Amino acid sequence: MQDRIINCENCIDNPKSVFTVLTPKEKDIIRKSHTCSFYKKGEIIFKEGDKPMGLLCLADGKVKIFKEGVGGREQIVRMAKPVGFIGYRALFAEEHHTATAVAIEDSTVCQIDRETVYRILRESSDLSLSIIRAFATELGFSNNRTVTLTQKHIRGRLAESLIFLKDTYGYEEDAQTIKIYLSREDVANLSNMTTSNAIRTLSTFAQEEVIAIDGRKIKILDLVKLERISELG
Amino acid sequence: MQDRIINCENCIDNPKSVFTVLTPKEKDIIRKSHTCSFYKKGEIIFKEGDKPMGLLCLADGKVKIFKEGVGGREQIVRMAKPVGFIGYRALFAEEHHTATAVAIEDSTVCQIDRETVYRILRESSDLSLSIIRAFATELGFSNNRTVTLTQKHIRGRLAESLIFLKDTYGYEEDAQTIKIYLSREDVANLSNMTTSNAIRTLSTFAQEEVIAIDGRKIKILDLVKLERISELG
DNA sequence: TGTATGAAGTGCTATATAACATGCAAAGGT
DNA sequence: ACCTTTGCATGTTATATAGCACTTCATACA
Repeated sequence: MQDRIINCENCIDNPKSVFTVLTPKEKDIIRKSHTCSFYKKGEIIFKEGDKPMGLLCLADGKVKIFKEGVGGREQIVRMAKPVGFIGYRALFAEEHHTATAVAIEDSTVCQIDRETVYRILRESSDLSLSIIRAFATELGFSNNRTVTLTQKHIRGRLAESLIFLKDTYGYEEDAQTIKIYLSREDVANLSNMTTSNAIRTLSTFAQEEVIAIDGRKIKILDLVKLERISELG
Repeated sequence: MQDRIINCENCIDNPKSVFTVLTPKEKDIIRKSHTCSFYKKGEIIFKEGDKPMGLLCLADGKVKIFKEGVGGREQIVRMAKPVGFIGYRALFAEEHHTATAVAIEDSTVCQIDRETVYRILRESSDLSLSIIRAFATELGFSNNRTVTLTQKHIRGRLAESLIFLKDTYGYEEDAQTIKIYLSREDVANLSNMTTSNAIRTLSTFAQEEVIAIDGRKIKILDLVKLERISELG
């Protein structure tokens, strides 16, 4: 991690950010008390057990958040995109981190210190409500995944993951290629399966012409079919 | 469901309630705009797809919240105890309910209407922060369960569920019997396994003298051993 | 050019667990 | 006291998927 001074207006002024509800005054307070850091692809942003020092906002890049389970097996619980928070769960629960965050691409992360966050939260009920809504949505997602990952069969789980990645990161210019390049291992860790099974099932999907694969590049050829596979379980 | 007029001070004044952070004035507002309902064991409080009409608080009784998965298979995502909220996720996410709530015992539920909830939230940053903290904790729990239910083996999953039930509802006076009486089916739906496997594995635990079973009554004889089974996966 | 390294892909086997069938006991209503 | 229903228990069978061993391929590096 390098502590570059980056002008990270992106987190604060981006219309997608929850900070849009803030007054210019409140935004200024944040602007004064935040630091930015740069992480190269593969670098750890925080680790399970670390104490959260502030609110992290992903200004640019892509980040996976995963938990280590039985025998060190990774389960990806969230994929972050700009502009979005990371590590905020532990901060607000007043716990140490219960998951690890790793940059999948080169990423810029800015941090607003704990005290400033709470100070703004006490002043802005709008921001509080936004965060409550964000948490409620995220919790719904997590509950959904619990059911999906435990009940759907391998094909259903993989199909759902591909749709999830498409929904989260969107398409490249060709309107087919999913705009994220994960290793087969990461795809497996996202879908609760072994790497072998991820490889095998991706190949099957490609044979069935539901998707096309070219290394880490995944094109969705038939979204309707993929959705059907996902729903069937 | 019967619409009795019950004096449901319990939700508001109970020291365990998040409402303790409110001023007497704010508590009065809630007192004036809430209604109480009584549900018999087995009755549905809300269903997947229903629109949340307010904030529900379980004043007395026990409630399971579950999602329907592949082939109508239930997955219990939460067990509520007094005094705690139910159905608040959908309310704050501004979605329809994504899970169903059923009373496991005769239960009293009071409802504070939507507008009042938001009115108080806008005034009380303390309450907002409490709710943010509650959500963050709940999300941590959910993420944890995702990993547990997908990665642990049957014995580990069941052991963890039993410990979870003990932690949530506590013991009877004998300091051994878990203070909730679930059907084998509910135990299975909590632990992501079939009813047969729940029965089988409970019997095995009883043979190993980790627990003792007498119908729906479950005694934890050796908590340390149970925790070890849970950790091993 | 040769070597090393890591990821992608394939086939086989072992196993955990779901699904099914059946029997028994207890609870609850008439 | 009877019948009916519901829950609990157990054994057998079928199947999905994890685990392992191995090959192929691409890229990096000396």
